[in-house]
Amino acid sequence: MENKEMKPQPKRGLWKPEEDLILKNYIETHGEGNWATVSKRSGLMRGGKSCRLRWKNYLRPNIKRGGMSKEEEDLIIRMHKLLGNRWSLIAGRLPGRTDNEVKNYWNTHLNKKSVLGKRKTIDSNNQHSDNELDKETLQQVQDSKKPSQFVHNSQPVFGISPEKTKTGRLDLDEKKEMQEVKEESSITDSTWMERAAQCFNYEYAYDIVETPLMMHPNYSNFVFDEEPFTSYLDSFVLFEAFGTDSDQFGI
DNA sequence: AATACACCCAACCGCTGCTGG
DNA sequence: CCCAGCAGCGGTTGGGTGTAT
Repeated sequence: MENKEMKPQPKRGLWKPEEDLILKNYIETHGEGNWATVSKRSGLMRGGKSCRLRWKNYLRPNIKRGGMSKEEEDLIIRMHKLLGNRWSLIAGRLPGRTDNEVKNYWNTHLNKKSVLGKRKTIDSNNQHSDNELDKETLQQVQDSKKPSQFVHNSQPVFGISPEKTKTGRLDLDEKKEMQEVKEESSITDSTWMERAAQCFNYEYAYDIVETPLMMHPNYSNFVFDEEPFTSYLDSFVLFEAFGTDSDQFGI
């Protein structure tokens, strides 16, 4: 029953404004680092971890608060398709947003949409009253949760809702984004290829790379309906980044 | 107005990886 | 190498708040 060490238990629970002020002042004076020391020297009776979290997620300068914009939401969805639950990585691409915030946002606003109508509605017969959250987003989220094999009636590596599926290749902005994120992550090339295609709603993983793949029999049903072959050149940078190992395409 | 239920999000927990002795 | 201490990460929890009945 009794505590042998009788160590003072660190304070827990919600932070009070005065505690925030103490921590903020301390960090601004002494800088970050060694959070165990911070908690002791600042006089806060909090654990080092708690101090670090409070600073990182709430007090740090340039923290953006308030609802996510449509652009941010889109980016989160795309990045989640690409990276999975790598919240810190995703947050790294959203200036002013923290991993915790992105994770919470995903779990509440985005992930939950895949389970239709959890919250009670005014009219249970009217599915639309739940929320005018766009069905497009819902579809994206649902798609992202499905394993790759959920599309069995066609060849694509990842299934995307047919009406949204694109063929052809990533545009320059898409390629730039993909490259940047790839550099930050340690995802294997093959996984990357598949997710990259899914991320931008391309029907085939190989859409984002080079021409030799098109010769593979598995992909013989591929049709360019949007872009001519000359666009291969646009893909060159991305292709180079991934290397040329055919293994990576699961062939 | 009271109650129950659902939602949101800050904070905590436990694990992993890194670093220095 | 091994170990301890720390930072960082993702998963989970629980209390406050909003909404429906």
